[in-house]
Amino acid sequence: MAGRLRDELKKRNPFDSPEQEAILNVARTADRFGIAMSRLLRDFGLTPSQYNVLRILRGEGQPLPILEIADRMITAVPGITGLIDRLESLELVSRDRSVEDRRVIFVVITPKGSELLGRLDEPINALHGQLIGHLSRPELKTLIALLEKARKPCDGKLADS
Amino acid sequence: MAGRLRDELKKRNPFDSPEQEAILNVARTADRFGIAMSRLLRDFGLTPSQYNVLRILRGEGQPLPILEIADRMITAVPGITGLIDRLESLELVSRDRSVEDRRVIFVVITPKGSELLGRLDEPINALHGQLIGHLSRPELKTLIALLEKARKPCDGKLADS
DNA sequence: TCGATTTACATGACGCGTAAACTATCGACA
DNA sequence: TGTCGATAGTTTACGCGTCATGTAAATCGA
Repeated sequence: MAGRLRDELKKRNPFDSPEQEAILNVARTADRFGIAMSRLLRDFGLTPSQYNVLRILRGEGQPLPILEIADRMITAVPGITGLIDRLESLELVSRDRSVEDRRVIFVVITPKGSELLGRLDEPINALHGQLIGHLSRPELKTLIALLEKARKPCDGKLADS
Repeated sequence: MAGRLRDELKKRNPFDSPEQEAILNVARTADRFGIAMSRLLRDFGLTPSQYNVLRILRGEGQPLPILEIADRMITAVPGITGLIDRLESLELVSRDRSVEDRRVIFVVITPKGSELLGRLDEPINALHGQLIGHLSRPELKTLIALLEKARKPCDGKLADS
């Protein structure tokens, strides 16, 4: 037990370790970016989660089961219900029960939803540029590679639980 | 697949831009790390926000006004009240109204809170190592530098709004 | 000294993430 | 047929972030 050693090293200065510093930086950066995205989306009456769902549906181009949507987001199963509820009440998506398996409920993006997404593409792209446009292409590539490498153990680990 | 639809989808393949890919990677990585942290903290009866408050209080080493705490977190002003409420009911912090300015409420970490934090240091450090211990020191340094650079415009920008 | 503004928090409502328990449906097996 | 277990979604309950308001105390101008 190296408890005594740690007692002497107890100087918790700026950061305990480079690992901690990196993790806190990831969290902080994600928060900043998230805040900026939220503000933009709010002007269009959407929350980030709602936007996320619409993006997934557009990307797929066809109806998706609700749990499939939940899978592609970070959100757990129960939360997806209310999310789809609100999107449905906004008439941006619609539910459609499967005929083959009546347990399955497909979700489709409506024309209104697609139109809203279309209006968002430009501003979102502009915001992305504004947020990290000051990084060079090589820097972006390095950042992306490091983040993917950092996340690799997690990606595998979440599958089993 | 209608031709019209393909026109619409044409420009949005895997990612619209490296900027978008980087931003999504930051968000995704932060989510993964956050989930891991949440699970660990839950075993100790804490939420990430609560842990954050305790860390801030320990780092400061003396009573802090509530708004000062909110400032150091990402959380907005209104939410901090209930957060402190719960921590207080757990007897991990205590409120202390200022005598000079009776509007100000100081928050202090209790011995029980400090003790809980102390028990968390080891597991948290271990988790950090587990999460990104597979990155080399130079890689960590690069990642930290890139994230700080990426965030720089945001850090300045949040002040004004 | 009086009134208006500002500051420091609290409150209430809503959206969302998460765990736990429930309903409904499907498939398999007796 | 009937039951049993797995699967798809929902409901419920709680913590938390955020906005809009409200309240009490300090401060500033007239």
